[in-house]
Amino acid sequence: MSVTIRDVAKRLNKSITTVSRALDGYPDVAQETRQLVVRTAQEMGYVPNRAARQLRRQRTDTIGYILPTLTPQFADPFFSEFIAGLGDEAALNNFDLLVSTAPSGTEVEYSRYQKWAFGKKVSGFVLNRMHQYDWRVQYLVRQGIPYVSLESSLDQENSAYVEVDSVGGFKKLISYLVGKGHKRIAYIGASSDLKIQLDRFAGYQEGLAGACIPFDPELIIDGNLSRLGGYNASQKLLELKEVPTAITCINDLTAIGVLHAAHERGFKVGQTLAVTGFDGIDEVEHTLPPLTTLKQPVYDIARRLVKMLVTMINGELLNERQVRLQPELIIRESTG
Amino acid sequence: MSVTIRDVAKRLNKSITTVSRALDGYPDVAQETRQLVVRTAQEMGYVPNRAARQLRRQRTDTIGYILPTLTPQFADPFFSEFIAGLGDEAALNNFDLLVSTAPSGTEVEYSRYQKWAFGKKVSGFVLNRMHQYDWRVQYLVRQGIPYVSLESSLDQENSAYVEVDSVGGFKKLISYLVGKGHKRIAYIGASSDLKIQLDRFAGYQEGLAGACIPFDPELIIDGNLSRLGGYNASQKLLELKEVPTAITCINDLTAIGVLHAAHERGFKVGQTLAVTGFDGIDEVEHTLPPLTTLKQPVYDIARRLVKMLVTMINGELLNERQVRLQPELIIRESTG
DNA sequence: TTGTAGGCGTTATCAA
DNA sequence: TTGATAACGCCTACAA
Repeated sequence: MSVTIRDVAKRLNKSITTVSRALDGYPDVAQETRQLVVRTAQEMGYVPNRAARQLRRQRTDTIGYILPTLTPQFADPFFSEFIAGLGDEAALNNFDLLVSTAPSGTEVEYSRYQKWAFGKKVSGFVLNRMHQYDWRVQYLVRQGIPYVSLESSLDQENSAYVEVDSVGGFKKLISYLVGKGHKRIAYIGASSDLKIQLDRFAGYQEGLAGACIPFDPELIIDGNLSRLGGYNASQKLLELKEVPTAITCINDLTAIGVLHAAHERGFKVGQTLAVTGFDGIDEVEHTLPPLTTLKQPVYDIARRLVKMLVTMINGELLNERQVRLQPELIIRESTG
Repeated sequence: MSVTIRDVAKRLNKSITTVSRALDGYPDVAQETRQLVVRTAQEMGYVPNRAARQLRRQRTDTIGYILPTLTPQFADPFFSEFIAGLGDEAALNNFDLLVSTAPSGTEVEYSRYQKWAFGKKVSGFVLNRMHQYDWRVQYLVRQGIPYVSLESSLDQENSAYVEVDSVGGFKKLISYLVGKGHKRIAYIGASSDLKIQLDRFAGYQEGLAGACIPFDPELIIDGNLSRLGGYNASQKLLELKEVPTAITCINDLTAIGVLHAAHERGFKVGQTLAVTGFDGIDEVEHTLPPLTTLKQPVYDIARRLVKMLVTMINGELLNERQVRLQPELIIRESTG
C-alpha cells in the first residue's frame, strides 16, 4: 500500500485537513506548519492519489487525443511528432495525455469519444484531421466539453483552433511552379470532405486561376494521403497522353509515393518532372531527390493547441482563439 | 452534470446496488431486471465514472508508455505505428493508455515514471528502446510495478518481453550480402548501451566471422538512429580510401540518410553500393531505390505487449513470458 | 433476488 | 490557524 494523506497526518499529529491545505498552498496555514508538512510528505514519499482527487474535485486534468487512423497499421511521422508535442506540453501543465486510436468516421470512433467524455475521464479533447462538417465538433459542443483543433471545421463559429494557411501556401507554391514555366500541373488530393483537401485544393485552383491556366479535371486524382495512394495515383497521371510537367500533392507521404512511381517509369524528377509535398516531415529532406514542400511546425502547433486547451479547461480567457500560421515554402531539388 | 448510477437507480426505483450488479454482469440478478437496467442505462447515456471506480476498486486499468525521445522534434514512423498498436489493444481490453515523452536517461524521465507509479495513475508500463542495463527495469522491479518491454535488458532474469531476433536476422543479412560477393561491409550503429545496438552489431560481427571476413573497425560508425545521423556517418565511409561495397544500418531511418548521401556523391545504390536497413517501416518501400531491410511487425508486437501486460496486471498467469520473433528479410533493389 | 451501509483518498464547508 | 465532517460515485460484504 502506498502512503496516503492520512498517514502523513498521523505521523505529524495533525488533521488531514491541515496537511491537505499545507500541500496545496492555501494561505491559511502557519508558515512553520507548512514547511513541516511539506518536508514530511516528501520524506514519506507521499503522492496524492489521482483518482481520489479527481473524484472530489470533479475534474481530471487529463486531455484526450484520439488518433484518426485510416488503416490499423499506419505509420505516419506526422503523428509521432504531433503526439510528442502534445505530451510535452501536457506534462508541462501537469496534465495527463490519454491516447487512443479509431478509424475516422466510424462507430468505434464515436464510442471512444463518448466513453471518455461521459466517463469524465478527460477534461477536453484535441482534434485534428478535421472534416468540413465534423460530428466530433457538434458532439462536443452539445456536451459542453472543451476542445481545440488543428484546422477548423464549419460547425461552430467560435471554435478555438490553430490553422495553417493552406490556401495561401498552395497558391504560393503554384506561382512558384508557374514561374518555372510549368503549365500542366496535376494535383493529388484526398477525400473531399477533409478540411485540408478543401483548402489545399482551393489553393491549387486559385493558383491556377491567378496564372490564367485553365483547370483540367483530368489532372486531379485522389491519393488517400498515403504513400501507396500517391504511388497508384501518379501511375495514372503518368500514363496520360499529355503527361503533366508537375505533380503537386496534398501531403508529403503522397509525394513520396509519386517519387517512387516516377522513378520506376524513368522520369527524372527535378528535370522532366516536378513533384511537391506538404507538411515538411523530416523524411522528405532525404528523399531522392529531396522534396520541395510546404512545412508546418507540427511540434509547436501541438504544444500550442495544448496550451490553448488547458487555458480553456481552467476557465481562463483565451485571448487568441483562432491562430493562423503561414507554412514555409521549402524549395528543394524535386522542382529543379 | 452527467448521469450517475444513482440517477439510473432512481429512474427505475431500484437500488444502486442492483443497477451496479446488473451492469457488471453479476449472476445474482433477475434476467428481467438486468435487461431493463441495461436498456435504461443505455438510454440515459450512463457511463461509469472512472475516477470513482478506480478509487473504489483500487486499480486504474491504465497503462503508461513514456516515449523515449532523442530530440524534442522527432518524427519516427516506428513510434506512430507502435502507439497505434498499444492504443488499439488497450481499448480492446478496456484499458486506457497514458502517453508522455521524456529524453532518454534524464532526470525528467525518472520523475515521469515516478509520478505515474506513485500516484497510482497507471497499473503498469510498456517500455522500449531498452538499454543493456536499464534503470527503469530496476526501478519498477523494486516498486513491484508490472511492466513489459520490447527488447530485453540484463537487469532482471524473468522479465516479460517481446524480442525480435536481431542477432540471427543480421547474420542472415550478412550471409545474403556475402553471397552477392560483398567483402567490405560497413555498419552504422548507435550508442553501445542500447540493446538493439548490442544485438545487431553482434549479428554483424558473427555474420562476418561466419564468412571468414576480417573485422575492420574503420567500417563501424555511430549514426544516432536518425536520418541525419546516417547521412553524416555515411559521408565518412564514402570518403575512405577503400570504400565499402555495402553499408548495413541499425535501422531504416539511418539507411534513408545513407541513400541520400550516396546519391549526392554519385553512387548508384543497388549497383556500385548496397544499402540495408532494419525495421521495415512503410516508408522504405518507396525510397529510391526501395530498401532491403529486416522487417519487424511493430503493430503486432505492440498489441502483444499490451496483452501480456494486461494479463499480468489482472494477476493471471502468463504462459509465455519471453516471446521471440524472427524478423523477415525483405530484399529490394537497394542490394541489387 | 434485492437493498442497506460503509468506505476507497481527497477536498471543501463550516465551526471552533 | 486548525479540525471534524460531509461529500464525490462507485463497489461489495452482509443482511433481508
